[in-house]
Formats: sequence, structure tokens, C-alpha cells
Amino acid sequence: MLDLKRLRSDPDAARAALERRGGAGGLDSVIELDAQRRELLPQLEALRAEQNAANEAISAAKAAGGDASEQIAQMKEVAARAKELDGQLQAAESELNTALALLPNLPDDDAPAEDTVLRECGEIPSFDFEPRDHLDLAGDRVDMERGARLSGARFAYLRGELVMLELALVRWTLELLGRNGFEPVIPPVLVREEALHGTGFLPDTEQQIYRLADDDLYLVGTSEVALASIHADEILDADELPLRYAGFSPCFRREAGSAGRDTRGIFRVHQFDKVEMFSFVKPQDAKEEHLRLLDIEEQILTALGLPYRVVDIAIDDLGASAARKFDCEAWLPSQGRYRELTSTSNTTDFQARRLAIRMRSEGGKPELLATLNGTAVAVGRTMIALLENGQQADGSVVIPQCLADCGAPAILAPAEG
RNA sequence: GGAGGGGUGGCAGAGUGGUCGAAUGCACCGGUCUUGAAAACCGGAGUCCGGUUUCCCCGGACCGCGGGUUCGAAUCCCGCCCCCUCCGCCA
Repeated sequence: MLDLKRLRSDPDAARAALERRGGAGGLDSVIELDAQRRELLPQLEALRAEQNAANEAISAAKAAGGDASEQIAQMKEVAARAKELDGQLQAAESELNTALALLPNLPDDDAPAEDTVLRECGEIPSFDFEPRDHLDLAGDRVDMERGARLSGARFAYLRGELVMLELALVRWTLELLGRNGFEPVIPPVLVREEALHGTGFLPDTEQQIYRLADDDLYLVGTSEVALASIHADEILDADELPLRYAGFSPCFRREAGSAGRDTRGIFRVHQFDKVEMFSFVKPQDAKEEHLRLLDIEEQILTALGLPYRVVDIAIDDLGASAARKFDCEAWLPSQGRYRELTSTSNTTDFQARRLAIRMRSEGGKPELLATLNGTAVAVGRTMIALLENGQQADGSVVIPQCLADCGAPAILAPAEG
């Protein structure tokens, strides 16, 4: 959510920023509704003041044993008018809130108009054989057929050695993040609407989200939702910032509208596990923290021996809450191209405002802080990259030593059959 | 799932229709006293929204959240959320 005061005092700057991300249409109605509200509010407050004064007089009269029936009769009318005004005000406010919630975050000045590759790192492997894709390499350790039989398309059983690989990957990642100040968290993945609204996924991406039929709860598409909400309605001590969390949880996405895309294997599935980084920082530290999250993502990819590139994401591809976003894309030999593995966003005060997360500096007033998120490891996609880049001519896969040290098999046997 | 109890300021805890934004205690921040400290005493202090001579004052809102009754609601009524206890069930 954007700062209404800033929109009011400098609408042109906001309009210019919103136009960069493809339309400032909603802004005008916000400003109009705000003006409406600001006209009604003082009227209502004047009536309330009148009521308050009368209430004092009435109770004084009654205490003195006098009669206040005339004044009470008068106040009846005032109360009726106040009620009517209040109705109008609430209608205006609710429209205003809806309109305001539809506005995305203002993009960072540095966010580019086009996707921009910042760098390519690591060595793209060259094979003296035709590289297999992850599904061929995994065999029935990624069991799509039975997954589909159980739950439908885009679901899979992960089996055998790959389970141990996942656990090692998660363990290794959480330890690395722990050294970087992130507290591990396993959050609820079933959340109320407020949490999704607060993080900007609603009303923006409804069609991507699973909703329970009987319980006003939603399955999260990322633990970002739960991590952001961990401090909702709190005023944090500025001295204890930054606060960093590493969430580990399954993620659920409907993938509506992506029919026919990435249908093979587990690249795009309805359920996957992910380790997510989330930071609460002072506003002035947000950009630096963003680079820090990106750096950790790169450290992870580098340590796993995966060739990757970093993309500065175009303004029109930013999610509603992001002011700027970097993706890390790993090289997939079977596709001969880079594909998204991780992503980090600076959401500035957009989520903090919606979730009412503030900080207080020594002796100061509460002020909004900034939130940032970044993928540490999207397990499914990372395993794809590990399999495909680590494959050998016989179909076996060499797993990085750091993961073997955490309990992964050092070498995955060739798939059977 | 059944039965009951409860959500009040940073914490504890009064308050069941009328000067209640809210007693009191603790904690906190000033000040007096003291060589210094403690104690004692005096004073201050919440959040949000408007206005404004922009933190100086004025108005409004906030006693879990949202409605309702009333001239007037922390207090009465309804719905929701959360916490606790007991029973049942369960990994």
C-alpha cells in the first residue's frame, strides 16, 4: 500500500512512477475518494464534538438532579445526522481502501524498463554426450505418473535418494543462512486472507492461490507471507534491526494460466518446498540489504557449482509489492538456457504499511520499516539444476561435496530402466 | 466435537450506562533532596486521523475486531477472532 499523504501532497511524482509500471489509472480515483473522505470527516467530527459537549452537560444536569429531556431530544437529531454522515464516510472509506489496495508499489528509480542481465557466473558444462534432462536422470525417484494418479497433473512423489538430497540441501542452506544472521522458521502454510492482503498477493494474484472451501484459509505460495506477518501490528525496537528469518515450508501454486508450459518434470508444480529469506530493516538500509540477499543467493549457487546469471527485472514484471527485483537463473543443459531459480525483492514499506509493522528509534516516534525477501533455495528447481549440471555419461550424477557432508548421496546412481 | 472462564495503556490489574483515555501498583523518563546512589516526594509520558502558527495547541477516534441499542457504551445485545480450563478425539 502506498502512503496516502504522499499521494495527496505530490500526486504528480506518484503518477510518473506508476506510469513507469504501466498505468496510473487507479491513482485518480484514489485521490478523488480521498478528497471525498476529507470533506466528510470534519463534518462528522464537528457533530461528534457537539455530542460530546452535550453529553457532559446532560450528565452534569442529571447529577444535579435536574431535567435534561429537552437537550436529550435535541441530541436525538444530532445523533441521527451523525449516523447518516457516518454511513457516507464509511462508504467513501471502503471505496478508498479498495482503490488504494489496487495500486502497486512505486518502482525504484534504478529498476530497468527491460530485463537486464547483470552478469553471468560459473562455467557452463560441456558434455561429450547428449545431456539428459532431470526427469530422465531421476527416473522414478521423481514419480510423476503416480503423483498425477494421486493428485493430478503437476504433482509428483519425490522418492529415495532424492529425499535425502532435499534434506541435505535444506540443512546445508539453513546452516549457511544461520551464519548470516537468519533465524530458521517453519511457519504455518495455511493463512488468513489478511496475511495475503498484507503481503500484496491479494488482490493482485488471486488466481494463483489455493483457497479452502470450508475454512476461510489459503495455502501460501511462499513462506514470505507467513514471515512478513510474523511482526504484524508490532512496533519493533530500531536497535534490534535488522531481523532476518529463514523460512522453510512447502509452497502451493495453482499455476492457472500456465497450462502447457513447463509440463515435463517438476520444474513447474503445484507443490514444492522452499527455503526463503526475509528481512526487516530500517528504510535507509533496504537497498543494501537487497544486495546482501542477492549476494547470498549467488553464494549458494556458486557453492553448489551451478552456472547462473543475474537478471535485473523489468518494471512491468515486478510483483505488486516490489520496488525492485533480481532473479538468479541457473543454466539447464537439457534446455540450453538459463531458467529462474531464485528471486529477491525489495518491497520497501509497501508490506509494512499494510501489515502495520513499525520501528521506534531511541526517543523517536514509530515509523514504518522496510521488508525484503529472497529465495535461498527452491528445492525442486535446485535439484533439477544439480542433476542436469552434475550428470555423467552413464547417467549418474555427482553431488557437490557440501551436500554430501550434510547427508546427501555423493553420487546419484543412474536411473533404472 | 461438548462444557465453562477470559481478552482493559509496556506489564499487572480496577472499573457493569453519564466529566472514563480510563483508578491503582510496577516498570519507564525528567526534577527536588543527596558527596554519590537508593529511598522519598513532585512532575511527565500511548497510538492513529484531521486542523493548525507543523510538534505548540485544538477537535475526533482507539478498553480483542466488527455491527447494534441509547442523547450517551470499556460497561447492555449480536457476530467474529484469540487465549485459558475440563471432557472427548487424535499425530
